[in-house]
Amino acid sequence: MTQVCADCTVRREALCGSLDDTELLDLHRLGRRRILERGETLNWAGDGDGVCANLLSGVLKVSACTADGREQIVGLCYPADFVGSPFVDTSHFTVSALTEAEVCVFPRGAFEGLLAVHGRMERLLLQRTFAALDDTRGRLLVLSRNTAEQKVAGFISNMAERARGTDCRARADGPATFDLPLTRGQIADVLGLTIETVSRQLTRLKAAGILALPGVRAVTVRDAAALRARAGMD
Amino acid sequence: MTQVCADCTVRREALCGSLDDTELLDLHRLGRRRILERGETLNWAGDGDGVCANLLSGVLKVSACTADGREQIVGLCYPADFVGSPFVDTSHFTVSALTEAEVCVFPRGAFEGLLAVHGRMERLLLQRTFAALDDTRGRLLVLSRNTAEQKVAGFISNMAERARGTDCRARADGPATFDLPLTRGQIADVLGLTIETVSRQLTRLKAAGILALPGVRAVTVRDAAALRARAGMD
DNA sequence: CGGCTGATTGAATCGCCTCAAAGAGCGTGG
DNA sequence: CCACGCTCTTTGAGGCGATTCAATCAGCCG
Repeated sequence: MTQVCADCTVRREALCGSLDDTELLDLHRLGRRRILERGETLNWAGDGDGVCANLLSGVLKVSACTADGREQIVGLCYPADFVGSPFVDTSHFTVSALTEAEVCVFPRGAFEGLLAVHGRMERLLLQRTFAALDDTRGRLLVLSRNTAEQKVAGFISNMAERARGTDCRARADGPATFDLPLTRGQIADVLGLTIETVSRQLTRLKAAGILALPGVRAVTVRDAAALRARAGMD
Repeated sequence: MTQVCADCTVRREALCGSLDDTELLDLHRLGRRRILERGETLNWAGDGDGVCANLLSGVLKVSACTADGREQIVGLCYPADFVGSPFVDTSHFTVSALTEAEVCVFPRGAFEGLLAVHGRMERLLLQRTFAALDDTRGRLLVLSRNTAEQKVAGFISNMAERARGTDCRARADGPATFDLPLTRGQIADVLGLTIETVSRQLTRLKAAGILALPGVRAVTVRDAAALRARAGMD
């Protein structure tokens, strides 16, 4: 009994954290673990009923496309995040893996049924959905009003902040090095820019001594305060 | 008993529609009707605990500001919509009235308590929040990837569609005239453009014979299909 | 009638995109 | 081991679209 989901790395932080061991059985019966390769898609826009899932490891993107095929990433998902749109008949967004990822997948209908039974989980999902809405609204402001420099500086600043939480080798305010889980092109798709503009802005931040780029994926923040200032975060 | 909220014009469509008459008493005890003047603010960004409300009539905007004071409208609210962010400690957005409006206001804490008791209402709110998230994500795509012409054409198209629902004098596909509840400047704030650009695009659509602008607030859609085409909606 | 707010139109600038070429990193296969 | 092809990145040159700045115009109210 207590073995159920015992090996789950995000049990505490995920939605399931609201369930006790007996309740967890319900969920466990419905869920299936699944590994996603880098680039693999979990859910296509336009699909009849999308899946619901908890992200165990890796990073996912939620994206939409214009009629002429350009992409916009409208959300990123990190471990313990909930993924999917319950109650939405045909999903408008595509969910795919930016890195290799592991998810715990539930059929949408069954998951909805579970929500009705487990009030605490529904409550937690409601809170998270409001948080996601707030986050997306904030991103709306950034995308429409910020310059390319502000967007890139803000993005790196956020990613550094997130990396500090995950990775404890960088403590306090000292220079922190971390690997971006996104390519330049994917960063461009998040920020509503082009690859070239992202690259140019990173080069500028490096030239200003604010960043170092030791590898193609690695970033070192040498001056977090200056970075935040360039992001217009003050 | 059955008199409670009997005069509410949006009783059916709003969140309260999920409650029966006895349950409604709980809500009714907590709620207060309030009239908002055009331009008046219901809730400031940064406020300790924001209010929750149902919109009875009029149009509200949800907006954010950059550090240097430029505004971005991140959402619009129409009658029967729910307004506010339960579970969010300090609200990040300002809610104000674009037109004269009437709202049914609840203290945040009390409203949260009510959600816990009335599961159907919580469920309905969850569904609406997911819908709002989807909508906001869609807007993210538009703001970051569409041209000024696509944005303006799409906006007018959407507003015309909404007006057709409210106002039945325009039937079928014939030319439909309606009043915009927003000034040019407010449209610019929704679309992430400037007043001048919005004005120029409207002039272009008028010159192309797609729109007529009989008054400063009034719009007539002469060719809905062409409008949709310019919005990149095909 | 002036004073106000909001809308329109024009001219010039600037930021980002587009197009293009070259360089870096990396796995594969000879 | 090196050559090759592939993807991703960097850098440059030029163009276009939206902004900025500025002036005029329309509607409304005191």
